[in-house]
Parts: sequence; structure tokens; C-alpha cells
Amino acid sequence: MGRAPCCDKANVKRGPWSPEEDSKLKSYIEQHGTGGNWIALPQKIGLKRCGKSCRLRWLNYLRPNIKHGGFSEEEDNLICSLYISIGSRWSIIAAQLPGRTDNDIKNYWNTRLKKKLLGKHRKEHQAAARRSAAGLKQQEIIKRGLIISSSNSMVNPVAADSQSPYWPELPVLQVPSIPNYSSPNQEVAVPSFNDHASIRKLLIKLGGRFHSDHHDNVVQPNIQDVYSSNADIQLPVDQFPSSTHQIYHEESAANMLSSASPIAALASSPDLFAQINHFNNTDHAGDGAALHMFQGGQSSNYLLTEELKDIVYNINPEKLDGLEFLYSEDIMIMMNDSSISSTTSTNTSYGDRSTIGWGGDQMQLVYPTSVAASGSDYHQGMQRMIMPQDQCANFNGLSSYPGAGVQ
DNA sequence: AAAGGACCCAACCGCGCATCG
DNA sequence: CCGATGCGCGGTTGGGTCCTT
Repeated sequence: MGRAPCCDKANVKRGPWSPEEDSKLKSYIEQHGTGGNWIALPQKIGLKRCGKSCRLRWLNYLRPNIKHGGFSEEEDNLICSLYISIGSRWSIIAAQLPGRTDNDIKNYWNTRLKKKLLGKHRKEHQAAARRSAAGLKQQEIIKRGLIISSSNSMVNPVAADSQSPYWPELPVLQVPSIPNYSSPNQEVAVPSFNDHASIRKLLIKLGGRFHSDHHDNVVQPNIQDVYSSNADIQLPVDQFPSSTHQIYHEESAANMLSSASPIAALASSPDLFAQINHFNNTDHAGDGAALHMFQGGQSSNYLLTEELKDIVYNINPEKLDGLEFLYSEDIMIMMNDSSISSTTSTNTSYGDRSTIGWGGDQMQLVYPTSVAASGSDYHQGMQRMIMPQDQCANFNGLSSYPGAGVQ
């Protein structure tokens, strides 16, 4: 049985908005605001429209300072970079592009940008193969973020990169930057998509494959596998859990602590852990630590570093700013100032990623199960895993984390 | 000039989550 | 603790416009 419709579909107008309707909606909202209730709004102003339709019309078209069309190269680059980093979280991407709506960006991506990138990829692949065969000089490789004129690359594309014969060596582009929300006086670079690995990731996301991957020391999950939406994950072979599905869906602390768990792998990975510590030492997330670590059923240390970037650079700033941490004897739960909504919103924004945090002597994982948390019960549908102190000791750098033990 | 395919984008739809009582 | 309701999001669709043959 489906849910009840949000309005009486028989008695509401659908389809394109007339100038009169636009004018009514616009003038009302400009004078009175939305009143906090979109559903009731159309009745108030005598519009025979569904409340959701009014909301959409306002947000995507009528509200002030909306830009339509004419995406700049900088915007293209930013969209691509963010897409690599966080996928199709259009609202988050839109938040980085003033005047753009999520709908606009989504349409632009689906109708133009994606095709442009894939088209370039195919074209360049074919051209590179031809040039390679003929021993010709490499030229025009990337433009509009992906294809720009290369001044330093005269390399045979196959020889240039042993990881993928498809990709010639890429010149370095200027990376766009966005404000650092935790330190407003600084700017941070958006994860770039102008390097080989990022473009590769992007194209995999778009459905491309790199059949040579098994020749290097990287596991590239087949995109036809169970978690097809997470095809960007790369994981060093020697740290790849034997069964990620089992580990993350049986929700067993024992499994999480097993030697096959990436948690255990993390413990043996000082460099990665140092990165975590670095971010937490630089007040990106307040006096505590919270990292989104897992995505769906697959996780990896490789992904972890990317997830850090997501959290620090790309997350909605309000969500970060509101975070604070509560401690108890054995757990630490990330919360915002007034309710748990920020925490759960953060999880919401990142789909089924999870939260990892530590404080005191222990480490805790909070992660949503397949049943979403509902109501105000944060722990409902969640599983917690408390890592005992001796396990924490395995985490290189944990003991030096300044928040450890501080309540 | 006409037909039909391709493209584009505003709008719709359903779902997950937050809030409230 | 639970159900009802509203909001926001991402995916999809329908139809207008453009392009190609």
C-alpha cells in the first residue's frame, strides 16, 4: 500500500505555471514568507496548486538571485569535482554554486556535462590510440576542465600510465577552492578532478570500466556487483576484507573487530590514521571527532581519506557548525546544539554512511542499519560498537589526540 | 518544407527523514 | 514509543524546441 497523496490531485492544477500564478506566489512569499507550511500555502493565496509544487516553483524559479543556464568553466569544474567526491548529492553541490539550484545542476549534469565528459573520453581514447599507433605527438588532451592544451606532455599514453592504458598523462589545472567553514579566513581546495585518478574515478562512476585494473595492486569492484552505486571505491588488495557484505550487514561487533575488518586494517595503517588525527586536531569538527567512514556495504581505507574531504570541505556548513559532542562513560554520540537532528541529517546527507568517533578511552562506531532511524530515537535502527581500550591502543595516534579523555 | 529524432528542462513523483502530538 | 504529517531530496517524465535528414 502506498502512502497517502500530499494533496487532492483531482483538484489541483498541474503542469507549467502561468505568469499570474507566479506573480501571486512570489508577491505573497515576499510579503509574508512561506509561513512554515507549504501544504497550507496555496489555499491561503487562492492557488489551485499542490504545496509541493509551490515550493518547487519558488525554490527553483521565483526566489531571488536565481541563475539559469550559462554555466561557466569554473562551475563545470566545481560540479565535476564535487560529483567525484560526493556523487549525486545535488543539493550539497548546489550549495557551493551561488544562484544555482539543485534541479538546475542536476539537469545540466544529466543533459550536458555527463555526455560531454563521456564523449570527450571516448573521443580522446580513440584519438590517443590513433596517435599512439602512429607515434604522433600528443596534443589537445583536456578542455573545459578535462580537455585543455597540454604543454608538457609528449608521452605515449600507454607508457605514461601503467594503471590504465586509456589515459595519457594529464597536465595540472588550477584547482577551484571554496571557503573553509571551520576556519573562515582560509580557503581549501575542492578535491580536484583534474588528475588521472580523479578522472578515472569519475568515468567509472559514469559507467566506464578499466579492464586493466587487475594488473595493478588495486581492487576495482565490478560495477555490476551488489553495490553498484559505490563503484568509486579502490582498496589495496592486501587490506581488502574477505567479505565486506558480511562484515557490514551482520552488524556484529565481533565482525567489526575481526581481523578482516577495515577497522583492523586501519589500525595497521599509521599514515591513514595520522590523517584522521590531523583533521581532528585542526578543529574541523569541534572538540571531538566524527568521521564518516563507511559507505553502504563497502568501505576501505582509501575511501576514508576521500570521506574526510567530504566532511571537511563539502558538507553543508550549518551542519558542521552546529556539531558538538556528548560523552558518557562508554560512548560518545555526536549531536548538535539542540537536538540530534544535525547528526541524523548528516547521516541523511551522506546516505548510509556511518559515523565514527572517539573520546575518552574508547572508540565507538555509530552506523545506521538498513532500517533507518526514525522518530526522535537516534539509536533506533542504529548499532553501536564500543571499542575497548586495548583495541584503541592499536590505533596509532589515538592516545595523543587532544580530545581523548577530555569531557 | 516536413517529418521525426534528439535534446532540454520544468515539473512531478515517491521515498526517507524530522517533527510533533 | 508510535503514528501522522510535512519537508527535502534525487530520480524520472512529458512536452516544447531544436536539429537533422
